[in-house]
Amino acid sequence: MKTLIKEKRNELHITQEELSYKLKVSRQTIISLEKGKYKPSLILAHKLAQTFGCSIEDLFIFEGDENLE
Amino acid sequence: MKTLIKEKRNELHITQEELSYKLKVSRQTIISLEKGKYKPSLILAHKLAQTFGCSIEDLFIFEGDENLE
DNA sequence: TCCTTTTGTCAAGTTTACTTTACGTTAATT
DNA sequence: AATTAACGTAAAGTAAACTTGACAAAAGGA
Repeated sequence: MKTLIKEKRNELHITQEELSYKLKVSRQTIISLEKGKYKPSLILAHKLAQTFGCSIEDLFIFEGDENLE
Repeated sequence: MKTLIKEKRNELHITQEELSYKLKVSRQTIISLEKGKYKPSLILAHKLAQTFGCSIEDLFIFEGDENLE
């Protein structure tokens, strides 16, 4: 799974700290998500998409290994 | 957060067991999700939406308490 | 009524998202 | 060169998603 969090955040010109404050998560969480260290919960994915004004499917690109069959 | 998993599953006329097999999760997971015991991971939400031929946002209804501000 | 399928409960364990703290690195500015 | 803002790493802990297994309650048809 690929994510566009970093790109979208840069488009808004906000820092990791500002984003983490807005979403009420730690800055470490933002760092880890941008680096692909782990995957966000559904709720956090939704908040991120909402912040960036896009859909969850726009923000996260699900690849083959996560598809069915 | 509300979910339409049970309704969508019934539309497809498949059992919890068939769905859990398709998604490679335990039947207990499906039960718990339908009953709202906990929220799915992003990947599982994606697989569910894919199975039902809809978007994540169509399958899960995010309510006020999960919105920003 | 009996049998089977489907749905549900309970509990204990594993994995992973997320937090917190503390410290190191990079890049821009003065 | 020194300071500061932004980004990154590492480690240890907590909370929640998910598993497994065993067993009980509904619901359906024969």
